[in-house]
Amino acid sequence: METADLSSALPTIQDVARTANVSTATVSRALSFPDKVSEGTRLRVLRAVEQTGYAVNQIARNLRRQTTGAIVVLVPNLGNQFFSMILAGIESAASRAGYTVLISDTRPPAGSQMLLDYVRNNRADGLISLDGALPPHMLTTGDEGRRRPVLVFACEWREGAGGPSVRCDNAGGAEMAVDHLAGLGHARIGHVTGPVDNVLTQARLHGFARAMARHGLEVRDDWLIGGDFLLRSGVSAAQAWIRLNERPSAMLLANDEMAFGFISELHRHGVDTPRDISVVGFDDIDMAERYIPALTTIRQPRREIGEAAFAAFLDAMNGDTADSVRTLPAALIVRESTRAI
Amino acid sequence: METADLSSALPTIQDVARTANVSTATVSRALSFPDKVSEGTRLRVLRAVEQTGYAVNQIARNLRRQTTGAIVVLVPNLGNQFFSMILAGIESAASRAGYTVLISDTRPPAGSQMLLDYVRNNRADGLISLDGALPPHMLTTGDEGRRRPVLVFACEWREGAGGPSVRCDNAGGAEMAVDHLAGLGHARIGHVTGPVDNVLTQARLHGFARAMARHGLEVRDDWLIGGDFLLRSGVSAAQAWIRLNERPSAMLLANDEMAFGFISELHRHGVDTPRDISVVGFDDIDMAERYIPALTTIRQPRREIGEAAFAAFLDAMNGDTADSVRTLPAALIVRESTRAI
DNA sequence: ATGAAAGCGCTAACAC
DNA sequence: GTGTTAGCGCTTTCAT
Repeated sequence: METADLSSALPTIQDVARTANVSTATVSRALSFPDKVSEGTRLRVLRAVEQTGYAVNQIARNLRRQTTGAIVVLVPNLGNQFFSMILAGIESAASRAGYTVLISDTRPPAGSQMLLDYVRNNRADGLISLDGALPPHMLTTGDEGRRRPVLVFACEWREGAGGPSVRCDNAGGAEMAVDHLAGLGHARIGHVTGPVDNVLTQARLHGFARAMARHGLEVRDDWLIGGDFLLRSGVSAAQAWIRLNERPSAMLLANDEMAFGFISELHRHGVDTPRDISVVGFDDIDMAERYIPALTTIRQPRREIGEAAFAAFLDAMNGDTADSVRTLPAALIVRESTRAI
Repeated sequence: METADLSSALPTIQDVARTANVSTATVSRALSFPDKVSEGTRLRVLRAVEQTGYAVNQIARNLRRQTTGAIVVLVPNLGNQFFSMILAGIESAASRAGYTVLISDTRPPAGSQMLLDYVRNNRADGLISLDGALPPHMLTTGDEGRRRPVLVFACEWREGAGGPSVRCDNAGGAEMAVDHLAGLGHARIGHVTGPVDNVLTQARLHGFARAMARHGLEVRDDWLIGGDFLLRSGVSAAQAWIRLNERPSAMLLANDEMAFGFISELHRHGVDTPRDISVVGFDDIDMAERYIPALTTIRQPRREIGEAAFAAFLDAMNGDTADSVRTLPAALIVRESTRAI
């Protein structure tokens, strides 16, 4: 009964082997491939594992197997609730497949660098990026024959980067928003965009412009206000809106967070939504339903995007080289922040 | 120039050694302890590293060093923006110290299990839990002589668990809220709590009761409404409030999210905040300033909590066994959701 | 200042 | 079905 293990060292496979009176190889097999070992041996090993309190040292296993069972997810902004829902989807699919999900915020100071090293060092098998603006060196073919890690883009992507990618129909979503507004009788419609270099900005702007054209409405430059997806840029956009000589009667904001900042700042200046202006957001984060007024918005199938992203990751791991782009449908959710003119 | 590496294998320290015409030991030293190696050798090694595109294989290094430079953070709910700010604090302190931060949501389905295994398997040096309700087996002295991993609690904690811990003054914060409300002339004050088994619930309730007593006000059982920190439980609380025969004129909600749900649902029933009721939240997440009405709340020093938590982790790693409890001050932020009766 | 060599804990051929 | 053995890539004595 005395295992003479009074040290603080963890038990190793050796300890188990000794206790069970078998070789380390057998212990390894008993744990990884139970059927490749006789009933009796298996039981003896399992008991020895109990006794010693053994747990596989994954580091050693990974060093040997050259695989990790871990996946890194790069998130542009953990503070945005939208992303946490995507994560939930990824995590549920990943845990079903026995994968561990490592999450990292790509904003400074940590930036993505350390987690990228994780992948480079084989501490993770690949990554899913929710950030389309990855440092370019991640996307090179790999210096000098190095294997390129599995990289899946979700939500955002990188133009021309190839590889698997999952997203919602951003242009289509923006079109729905405009259709809704136009249907309500709005003819003067503006748009607060995301950062200029963001792919979502371009996709949503494109859908916006296309729908406007379809309705014979003019896209005015001064009604296109630059934002950055953060609350405070919605505030700035409201200030810009107020300074306008001719004002749009309806605005599409490129995400919900900005919409909240926008509505809030207008409110402080006595401009009421939806009485004085109709506002549409994008994402449908939880708060959208509970803002005052409740926000009309474009819903992204967040959970599905997450799950599809992980599925794409698995495919890629299994050598499916296909540069598959999955586009999931967006949906218009009508609430109180929009009304007929 | 031709390194004959057309395979997909990553360059190893061997490749660098060969290229630089030194031993692997020297490469290792040149990289880890530059001054233990001659100028010329160092340069040669560095050049070889460039040429080969070598990066240390952390797995192998960890196996050898028996340490990882990674830390796991357990988050009860990534969807709550409050936690992402704590994370920002942890990450900035951690990256300064060369640590990688691994984040995991403790909610099902992934649960905390897989990441806990991370620690058990020496894939991470320890963990910071923002969740006080950890599975008990994490807190045992460790089966059979196994070393107990470093565990720091931040925000939440576990009663009687010992170990380092960082939090804000929850009771004091709740007291401030009551003082504010009482100062505004409110005598009928209710409280929407967190989950019954949560330590924050108890701490804040305690502060609430203490301040009420100080002001000679009655804590009525039917004015204590149970919540769970989620938006929708604020909605339920509002419905409960509406059903009350005698209603409080002011409510303290145990966090901001619930406050939003509460105000929103009251609004739908024609009850205006702050005209008909004053509401105070807790946390001061970004949205608090931009809700309509802007939310009076108790601010937690989120970034400091995160940074202090990592500092406590480092201390513990260095053997400072002290069961230190750091309590950071909370602050009342007065906005529009409260007003004199 | 540098090299040789012994592992860290595990797994996968390959024998038997 | 089980054991032997040779590493995975790195660091670190111990020599020189």
